[in-house]
Amino acid sequence: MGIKIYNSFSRQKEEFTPLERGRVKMYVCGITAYDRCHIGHARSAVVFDAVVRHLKHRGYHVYFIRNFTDIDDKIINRAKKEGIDTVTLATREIANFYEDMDALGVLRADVEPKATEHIPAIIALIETLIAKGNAYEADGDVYFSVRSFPSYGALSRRNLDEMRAGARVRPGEKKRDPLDFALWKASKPGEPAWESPWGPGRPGWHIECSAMSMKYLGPTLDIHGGGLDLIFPHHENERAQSEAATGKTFVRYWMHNGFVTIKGDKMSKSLGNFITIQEILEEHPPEVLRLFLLSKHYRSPLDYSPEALKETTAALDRCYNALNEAVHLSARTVKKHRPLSPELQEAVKTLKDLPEKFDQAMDDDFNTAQALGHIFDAVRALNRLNQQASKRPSALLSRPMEEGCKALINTAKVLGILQEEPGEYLRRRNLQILDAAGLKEEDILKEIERRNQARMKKDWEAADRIRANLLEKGIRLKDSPEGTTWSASI
RNA sequence: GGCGGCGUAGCCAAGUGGCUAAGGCGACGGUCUGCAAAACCGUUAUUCCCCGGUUCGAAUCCGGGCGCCGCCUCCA
Repeated sequence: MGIKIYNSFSRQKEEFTPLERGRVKMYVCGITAYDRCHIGHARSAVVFDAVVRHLKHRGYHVYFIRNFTDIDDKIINRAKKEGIDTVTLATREIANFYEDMDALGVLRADVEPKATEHIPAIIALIETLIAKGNAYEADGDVYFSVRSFPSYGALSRRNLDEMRAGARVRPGEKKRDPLDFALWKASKPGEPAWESPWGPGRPGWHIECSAMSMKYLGPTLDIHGGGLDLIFPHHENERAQSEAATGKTFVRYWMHNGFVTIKGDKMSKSLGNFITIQEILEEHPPEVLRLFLLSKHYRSPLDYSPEALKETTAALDRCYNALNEAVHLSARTVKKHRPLSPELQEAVKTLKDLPEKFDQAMDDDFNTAQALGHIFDAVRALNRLNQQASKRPSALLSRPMEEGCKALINTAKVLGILQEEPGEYLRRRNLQILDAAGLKEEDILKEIERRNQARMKKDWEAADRIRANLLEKGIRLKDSPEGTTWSASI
């Protein structure tokens, strides 16, 4: 069985077959560079990153484009407010975007085009649309004529007549039909402008994506992705422009990710209820955010709360603890060759079966939630081996443990988690929490030393008091034959 | 008003006609431990918002309610 993708256009899961065998042409709408990215942007980026990773893992050569909108009204307004020019603003926010995305481990796209660097291609596309009678010029603006494209509304399931009933031409607009949208906007004095056959102006929002995607991928893309809120008007308009210009199918599989909500409401700039990626990463390892974003199916809404992130942290810690234990235990030299019990053989099998089960889940419309279920099953299996290795060591355990770790890490790579060295991850995470709580490691180590001296004297009361005091600060102690270790929890 | 989505355990969340309704967090009991922690084992939904219907069989399909959310203006 191959990969199935839910196509927003048909509203069905479809068998995925790219236009060219083994090659996937993919385009995802990137950000408008005017402000820091919030978790909603992170979701879109991480979800499609997982899609790209899985397609590659399944052997496809993926040619992936993700654009930057670096000129539009929001950028102009924000730049004006800050007293800087639009180029400075967009450049700064693109740098911020990379800072966030690199931290999250989101792979770079093959091409990351900017609208302002593709003005000639945009102008050429608009000229084609005018020549074909799908667009018209009015006083330096150019509009796309919605009624010239019969299947307008097909993607977002909108009825033109019903929409027309509520629509109005706003003062200052020179549209023939209220639903027509701008391909080119004449610039007002002082605004950034490019020369065009219709006078100085700038591209409309939607046309850039059509021009850039077709420039790099040709008239027909396999996959076009973006947030659910882009279906209308952005993707509807992209589709109309592109297909009107080429007469060919623009996109074969439309994919849209659901929103991040907060207390049930959509997280958005306009509502002001957003949390930036930067804010999250100050307090959490990047993989925690990734795991959180992939813990629910990509098309469903995902509700953010600090508690939810805390749960995710606990879950990821569990994985890293298992790996860390396994790494240490499997490195020990053991002479005894105890045979593995049926239960342990079952655990070995669970680890062995992980890659296949994981891939099956991912093949089914990138069901990351189900795929994670298999990861956690494998983690439990690994812990079983760990437990045996620590209590009743056997030389026969080392290999299954090493291979189990490898399977787990390789499999999780598609989701971009479990990619850090386990010991390092745990140590860094603990120190991050410690730092946030204003504590110092050396103080904790001193307390541990003091407690161990009490323990040597079997003064359990004193020892337990020290441990309880630390626990109040979120520091948990763990005694083992190798000594006492600490971990911090939020 | 038009279009669309969702409602599964204390919380989060897979599953969309037929094996024991995945998994995570939490809680409780057990093993281990000086006691803990971590880990493992077990318990935590005889039932999937409610009411009808189709079917040999429904959480899953259909009809009707109730509740929540989104898009229809910029938004990932």
